[in-house]
Parts: sequence; C-alpha cells; structure tokens
Amino acid sequence: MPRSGLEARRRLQQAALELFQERGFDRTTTAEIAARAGVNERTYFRHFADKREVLFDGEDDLRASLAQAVAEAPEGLQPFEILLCAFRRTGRALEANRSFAEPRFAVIAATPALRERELAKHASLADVVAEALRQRAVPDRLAALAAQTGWAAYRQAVQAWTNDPGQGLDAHLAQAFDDLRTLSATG
Amino acid sequence: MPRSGLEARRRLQQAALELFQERGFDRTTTAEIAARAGVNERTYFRHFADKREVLFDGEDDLRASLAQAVAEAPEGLQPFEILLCAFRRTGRALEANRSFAEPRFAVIAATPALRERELAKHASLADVVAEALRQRAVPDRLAALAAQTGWAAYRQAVQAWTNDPGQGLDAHLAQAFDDLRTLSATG
DNA sequence: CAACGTGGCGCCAGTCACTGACATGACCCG
DNA sequence: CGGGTCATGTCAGTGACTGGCGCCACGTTG
Repeated sequence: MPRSGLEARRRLQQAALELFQERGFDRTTTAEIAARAGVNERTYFRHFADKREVLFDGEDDLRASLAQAVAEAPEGLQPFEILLCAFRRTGRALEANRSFAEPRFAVIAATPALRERELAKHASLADVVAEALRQRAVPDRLAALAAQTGWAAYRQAVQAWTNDPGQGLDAHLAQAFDDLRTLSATG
Repeated sequence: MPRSGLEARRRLQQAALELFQERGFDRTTTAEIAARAGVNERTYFRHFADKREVLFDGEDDLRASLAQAVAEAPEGLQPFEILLCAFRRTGRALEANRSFAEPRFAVIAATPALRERELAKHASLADVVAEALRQRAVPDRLAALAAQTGWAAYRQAVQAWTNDPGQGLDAHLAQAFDDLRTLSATG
C-alpha cells in the first residue's frame, strides 16, 4: 500500500468516470465507486468532499494557471485582449487533455446536478480572473464585468470547439471574442 | 383546509426563510421547516423538489416575464439595447419586492449550496433571454453571447443596487451597460 | 534496532435528504 | 347522495455524508 493516497485517489476518479458513463451519475452510488476502486466508501469521502467533486479535481491548479496567464499577458493590452491571450494559453491544456476531458464533459452535460456544480466552479474561476485583472490595474467594476463577459466568450468557444474540433480552440476563441466586439460595436 | 395547497406552500416558504435566517440553511432540517409550517415533512417534498428549491419559487413567472420583456422591447434596437430595456422592466418587480428579496439574498449569499442553485437558475434564465433574442432575429451565436453578457451586467447592477439602493436600479443598470460599452470600446 | 509518531484506511453507528406506496379525509361535480 | 379527485398523513426504505475509533504501514528518532 502506497504511503500517500494519490493512487487510491486516481483509481476513485477513474472508477467514478467509468460508472457514470455506464449507468449515469444518478444510478451510481458512492459505495459502488469505492468498490470498483478497491477502497472503502469512507475513503471516498476522505478524498472528495461529495459525490460530485470527484469530477472536478485539480481546481487549484486551474486557478493558479489562470491567474498566472492573466498576470503574464503582455503589457499595454486592453482587458479583453488580456483575456483572449490568457485563454489561448490555458486552453492548450484543454486541447492536450481532450481524450480525458471529452467523456467528462459528456457526463456533466447529461447530469443537471453536475452542471450545477460546474457553473459554481466556473463562477469561482471567473472570480480568479477578475482578481487577476485588478492586479493589472483594471478598475474594480470593470474587472468583474470583463471577467464574466470574457468567461462567457471562453465557454462559447469551448462549446464550439467540442462540436468542431477540427479548427482548433484558438480559432473558436478568436471567433467568440470577435462576436463580443461585434455586439458592442453595433449595440 | 383549503382545497388547493397554495396556503401550505406559502407557509412552507415563510417558515423556511425564517429558519434559514435564524439557524442557517445547514443547521435547519426539512422536518423542522415542515413542522413550523404545520405540515408533514412529506408534504414539503410534494411542494418543492428539494431543500433548496423553497427559496427559488416562481421561476416560471420570471421566465415568462423575461421572455415577454425582450419580445416587447421597441423595434430597431441592437441586442444590448434590447436587454437594457427588458431588464429595466423586469427589474421593477425586484424593486417592488425588495423587503422580501433582501433577506432571501442574504441567506443565499451565506450558503454555498444555495449560491450554486442560484447560478443554475441564472443560467437557465439567461438561456430564456437568448432564445427570446433569437426570436427577434438575432443570429444564433450572438444571441447566446449577448444574453450571457447582458445577464452579467444585470447581476452587476443588482449587486450595486443592493449596496446602494438610493439611486434606483435603473441608474445602476445604465452604469453596468455603460461599463460594457467601455470595455469593448477600449478593448 | 526498537520505540514512536503520523497518516491513510477500514469499520460502525448515526443523521438527514429524498422517494415510493398506500390510506384518509376534504372538496367538487353530477 | 355517491363517486372522483386532490392535498395530505403515515411508514418504510435508500443513499449521501459524518464522527469516532482502532489498525497498520511507513518514516523518524534515539
């Protein structure tokens, strides 16, 4: 038995994703996940705060990546340009993990409870982006609004990209941020 | 006993709000809510799908109001102008209900689980807005993006208004949509 | 090497959200 | 007045989640 629980943790994530695909989230019990991972149900809850969290691991890394990407965007850019730049960068990780992210997305999309959790995570990440913008001297109110708006564009791009992965995420990002400009230009 | 359960339903909502204020959401059981409302716990779940839903009633009305407000905005406006107009209108109901909405907001703000649910509701309402925009011949992708962006501005305005109700919601809405324009103009 | 601390885990009992099934009594309609 | 419908009460059950305890594998220290 490994000293650190990282092994069990990974097995739990794997088992959960498999079971959610096979039977759906609602028809899967935490006991079954634990059993497939070869651990006790109690151990499941030592690794993940609740049944949903098993699909949302690594959030801290994401937060850090986002904050860093925003912080390290070139000087002199306007808020949306900063965000486009940052999302291009963090999006690479997404493109690299597509084979893992895809079934995960499918399960989340099929389960209202998981969608709800995803929205909460996204809101939290948008807050990180807003804070990172403030660090770059974007005024308080504008930072929050830019972060949420930019995040909406980002999700739109990811959505378009999953439907049409051929073009690459960057192209869809450019498209989405262009739409943003269109909206404000005409309205 | 009244033929329709509307009476019990209202008592349940009242009892829930009170208890959530007194003890907090997590330290309140559905049995306690039902007891204070003078009904059986089972009846609680006949009226509300889960423990959180008791604070999110009337969503259907809101959806209808939003859709109508967007549909009835003057002709010839650009997407953001339509939304500003629609939010001005639906916002009046909010201003009228402030004494009820305020404690509700406080409870939600203090409870992560309720915030999560609120985000889900908001996402759903933004979808309604997007669909209403499409009905007005706004192109598909732009409609979704405009709805989400406009919704972010709306929330920002409501937030600012709760902190400073003196100015009226309309002023804050104007401010938020102006910020939106600023963002795109400079970026 | 031996004693010790620590951390991951199994186990058990308990609470609480939520559900399905059936019974009952109030109401409305013919 | 008889029958149907609807809100509710009652009860048993499932499953998510928690606290507490003890165990054992490991690393550390003397």
